[in-house]
Amino acid sequence: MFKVIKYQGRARRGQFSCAHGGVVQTPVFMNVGTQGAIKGGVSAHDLREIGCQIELSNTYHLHLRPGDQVVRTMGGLHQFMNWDGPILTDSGGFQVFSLASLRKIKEEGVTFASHIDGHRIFMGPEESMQIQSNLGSDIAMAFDECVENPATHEYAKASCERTARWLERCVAEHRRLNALPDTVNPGQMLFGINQGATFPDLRVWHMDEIAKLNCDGYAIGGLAVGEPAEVMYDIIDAVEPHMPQDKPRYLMGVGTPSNIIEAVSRGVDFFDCVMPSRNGRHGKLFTWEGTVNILNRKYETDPSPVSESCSCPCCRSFSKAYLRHLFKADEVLALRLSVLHNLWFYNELMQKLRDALDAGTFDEFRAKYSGKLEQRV
RNA sequence: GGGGGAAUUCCAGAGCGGUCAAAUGGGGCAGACUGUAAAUCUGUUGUCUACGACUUCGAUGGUUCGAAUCCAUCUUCCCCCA
Repeated sequence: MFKVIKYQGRARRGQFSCAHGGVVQTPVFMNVGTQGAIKGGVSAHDLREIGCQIELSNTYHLHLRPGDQVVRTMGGLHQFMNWDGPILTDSGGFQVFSLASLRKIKEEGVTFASHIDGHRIFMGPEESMQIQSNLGSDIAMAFDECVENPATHEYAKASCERTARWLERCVAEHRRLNALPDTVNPGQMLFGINQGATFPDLRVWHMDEIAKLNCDGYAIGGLAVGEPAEVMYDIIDAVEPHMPQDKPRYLMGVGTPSNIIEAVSRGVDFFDCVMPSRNGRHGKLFTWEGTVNILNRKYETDPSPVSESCSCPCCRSFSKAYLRHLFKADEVLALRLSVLHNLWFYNELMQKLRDALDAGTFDEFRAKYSGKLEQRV
């Protein structure tokens, strides 16, 4: 269930709820735990503390390890990782892109050589739906092909036409699985994914096609794969008018704080990105004052927290000098604290966006922060 | 006391007459990261008035057109025998 509470321009303040329980306030950032854990030593317990509303995991990775049947046996992903909030599972479509050298695409689906041991695995729309059903996530993503950038119009057209056909198969299989008496999460929703590379005509055609299938939500995929941010914004501008108003919109894999602010201004409700966790592990920390590279020598004896204006578990207790030392000394605590900090920041960013939308001050918020949060302190 | 070995750029450690400002690690410094094959990857790391020049390979003195590389002496460390 999704409803828009308020519009400011095209920006939307909404509420989303799923059968499993829990209301998600949008715009929202989904914290990425690909393998059922946030990389860097962050557990579901920590997610609650840092204000995460919804978690994202991955079909391909959990299918390989520990295996979706194992997760099903353990009661589904919620119980397995002890997270009772909403979970969205990505379909494996991104791995068609990221593991390009290890896969082969056909009409039926994609054959991967496992990145772990090389064994062949086949994943098509039906398999992806089955795996996500076993995982018992609240939102399943359609199996798509995330096309690399740059792509030719010819390839992008053939690919998004196939992705459209795949969606029909996803919808049918998803409906069948949800109706089974022993299905893990009978209320599981399905989001369709728009593709079409950087070609507005393909994007619009594809969006119109998949909108007919009446999915529970729609995502824009295949962006932030190397194209300039302006191109990404142009694509959102082109596609957004063709997305159902009463369904959540999810911009997959995006992005920087400014990307998110800009996408919210264009009517996007859901986001996810590896950036806060990955950059955190690499010592790059987001703050309201700009980004901090904690590895820099200038912080060697800096007694202040990463950000004076942050109340995260790291900033509450530790100095920049200490965090830098932990990194230099290869202590895992460095990763954990940094990831907690960055995720805290992202969740707080979304909270402030929602507050601004509630207060009708989104434009001011955007003017104040867009394009500025990535600058170095 | 006798015999043997070694000293290389921040560290470890290659090099054994020219193609050596000197491999490779590590450390240092900086950068990248957008539905996670990422606790990863990339650049850089003698000095300068910098597409060239200058000073380096324990010290000093030699041999040679040319030495981190060969010789002599010295210094320091390590090993073995007494």
